Amino acid sequence: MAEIRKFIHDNELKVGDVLPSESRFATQLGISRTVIREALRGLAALRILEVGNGRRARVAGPTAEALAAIVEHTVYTRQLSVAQVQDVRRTLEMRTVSLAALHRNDRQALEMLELVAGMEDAIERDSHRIRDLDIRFHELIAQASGNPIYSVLINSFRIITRKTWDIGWHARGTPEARLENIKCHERIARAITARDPVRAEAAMSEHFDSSFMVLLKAGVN
Amino acid sequence: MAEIRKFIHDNELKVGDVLPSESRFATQLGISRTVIREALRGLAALRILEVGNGRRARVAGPTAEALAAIVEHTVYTRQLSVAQVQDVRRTLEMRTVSLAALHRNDRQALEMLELVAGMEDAIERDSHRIRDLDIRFHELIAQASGNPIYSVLINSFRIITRKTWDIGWHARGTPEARLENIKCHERIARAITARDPVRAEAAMSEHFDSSFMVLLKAGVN
DNA sequence: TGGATAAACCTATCATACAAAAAAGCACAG
DNA sequence: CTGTGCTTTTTTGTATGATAGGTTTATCCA
Repeated sequence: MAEIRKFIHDNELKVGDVLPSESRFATQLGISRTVIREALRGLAALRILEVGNGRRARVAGPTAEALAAIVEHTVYTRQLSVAQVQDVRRTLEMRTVSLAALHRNDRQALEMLELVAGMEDAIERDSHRIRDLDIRFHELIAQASGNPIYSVLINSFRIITRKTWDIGWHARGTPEARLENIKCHERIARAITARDPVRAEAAMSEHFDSSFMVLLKAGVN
Repeated sequence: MAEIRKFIHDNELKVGDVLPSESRFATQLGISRTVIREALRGLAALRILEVGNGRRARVAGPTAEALAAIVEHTVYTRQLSVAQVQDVRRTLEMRTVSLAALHRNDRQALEMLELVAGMEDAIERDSHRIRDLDIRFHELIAQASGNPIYSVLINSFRIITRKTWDIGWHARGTPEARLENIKCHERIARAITARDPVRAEAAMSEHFDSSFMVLLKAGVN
């Protein structure tokens, strides 16, 4: 694995660039195809490479899935609580919302407001659609921060906490509670649009506090 | 890989527990040993499993190395700056130092103060020793936070920024600048010992500001 | 020139074999 | 009964060869 990573760096391969075939690599390094394959598999598990039947291995762009697997395993082995996972998410998103307010472009601000409008539109009708819009909303904030590391980290945590989203939504039993949740998203979007990091952080803080209280009442540990 | 992870969860395996042998897994799932091996390799790359010649695969505890590889690849492919990596580190450590001030136990507080004393002792003599103590210092803060996710995240970032540590240290040319850096650590340690999260955050903020300025002057992009 | 077809290439999986390391079993002395 | 050292067994690591199935490239013809 180290040899392959060295090869990528030495040849300055970019995302999408192809690597030599397994056979060529094997003969070049003087080892069997078996060993190369397992190394490629390892790098593919880390999403550093992308492999597929018939096609040569390619350099992959960063994705959240590998990270999610690691964090999920950490949560599993250490028996961590939802609150501990949410704490990390909160820490990361409090920063990204602030950065987003400073670095957002007009297209991103527009999409945030559209997403909120879409959520209001789908209220009491399609919880799955709201969930997708919610996920996209937070992902967009991370993107707007301008630091891709946050995107990867936050998306990985979102994969883990996906299960608790439904609990949170259904625990907000009344239409008023659900609308209030969406209004909270709107405040975040407006603060980012207004390039006001302080207000954005305050709204995001409120959002996480609310979610935490809801999950607590729902008995999620 | 999904099947193996399912096996771990279904049988509630803990860290250190052994999995069935490759052959048994293969016959049980009706596939060849090759496929099982590559799946095990993938999970080993994520540090979810630990494999070794002659010994059966074991469930591994969370380590930072796999995460570091992912983040390093993200930095490489997106050509991110040191400032962007430091921003994430700062975000995480500002939270852990606050949590550490609230959750630390006496042994941890004592070790922090001892580490600072050790750094003062080694000043102008052994930069490698100071680096090790520095790394241990930040690791200890993450541990004292009580949330293992922070430990894993922060350690992985430390692996990546290890190269810039030496630059930062040597850029602090005068003994005064170096002592001031150590004194900053001392302020952090004392604030944590005093269970004062606000002061701890302030000291940590100062620490990161100082490091950022030093790296900036040293021309690190 | 464009598109269909064939060839070459490559990965996915399987089976088998053997080396190397670890684990388990076992005999034996104390 | 216990611990120690040796032997056997188990298990993983690596290599090789083969086949199926997918992708890319080359070729040919209208």
